[in-house]
Amino acid sequence: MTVEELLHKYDLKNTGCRKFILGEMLKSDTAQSENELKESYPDLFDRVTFYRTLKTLEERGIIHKIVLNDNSVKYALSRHHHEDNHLHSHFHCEKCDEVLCLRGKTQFEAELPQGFIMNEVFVVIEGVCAGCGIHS
Amino acid sequence: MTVEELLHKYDLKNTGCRKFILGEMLKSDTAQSENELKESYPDLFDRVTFYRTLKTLEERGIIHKIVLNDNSVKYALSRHHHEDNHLHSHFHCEKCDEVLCLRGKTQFEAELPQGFIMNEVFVVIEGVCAGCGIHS
DNA sequence: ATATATTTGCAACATTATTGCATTTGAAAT
DNA sequence: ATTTCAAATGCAATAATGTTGCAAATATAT
Repeated sequence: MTVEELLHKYDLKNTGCRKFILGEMLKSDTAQSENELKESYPDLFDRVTFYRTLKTLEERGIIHKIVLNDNSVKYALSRHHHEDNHLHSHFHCEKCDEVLCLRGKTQFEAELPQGFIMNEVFVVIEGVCAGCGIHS
Repeated sequence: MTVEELLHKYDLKNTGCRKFILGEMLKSDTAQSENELKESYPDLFDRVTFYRTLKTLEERGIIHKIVLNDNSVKYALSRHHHEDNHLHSHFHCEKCDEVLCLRGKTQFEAELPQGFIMNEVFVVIEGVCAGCGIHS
């Protein structure tokens, strides 16, 4: 699916910043931070526009935000509209800083206190990825 | 154990900011943000001192940091020096914003790609706590 | 009581994120 | 093609959060 089709499907206008962000995300199979997304064209769009666009895309569920334990934030396409399991798992490599989505590959169970309701679960696994493990 | 004993045990000087932060944490059974900790005495210590103190206490393992999905940060005492299982689970109430430590009450399994090494797992469950569920 | 490494406060700065408002633009209707 | 208008963008200002360097104050070992 092209970026234009994707935006049309979600009833969003086909604007420059949206096309750029989604284009960059489609090119990568890992999650990217604001600065990583901007790398090739740092000043193509105003920072405010970038924030607002990320927020819009997130609200529509086209992308999702991953907050890591060091407070840094990355974004990735949500490629899973069918299986809506409320469990969001990501792997964060401590060496190269890459973040990988792990959906479908993790299982989680919790015994909550009486009366507590669980809506969503966010999991971040910190570790070392295969590439960094070899080269160390 | 008193705050003074705790600090001595960890080979840290018995200073004002440390005593204050640990004192506030001992009073509460939920995790607290910088602003929540400071609530009763907002200007008792400089902000920089507060940050540095939190960092020191965290490095020594006396407290731990919880980063929520909205980028906010809370801190809580690490009351679990014996069971060192690398799984850090917390519940975050969407209504009252309280954060509860859930250690020992959660189970997690992940099937990582070949060659990946898992070091630590951070879990944040978003939901509604018992108190907020009743009063809604 | 003294010595000294550590802690603290202050000033400055960096990064990340938000708000209001005027201008521009996508795309629907004519 | 042109018009229209809500939506998107850029700019300026501001807020919140976190860091660094350095001088002054202080905890504690001697």
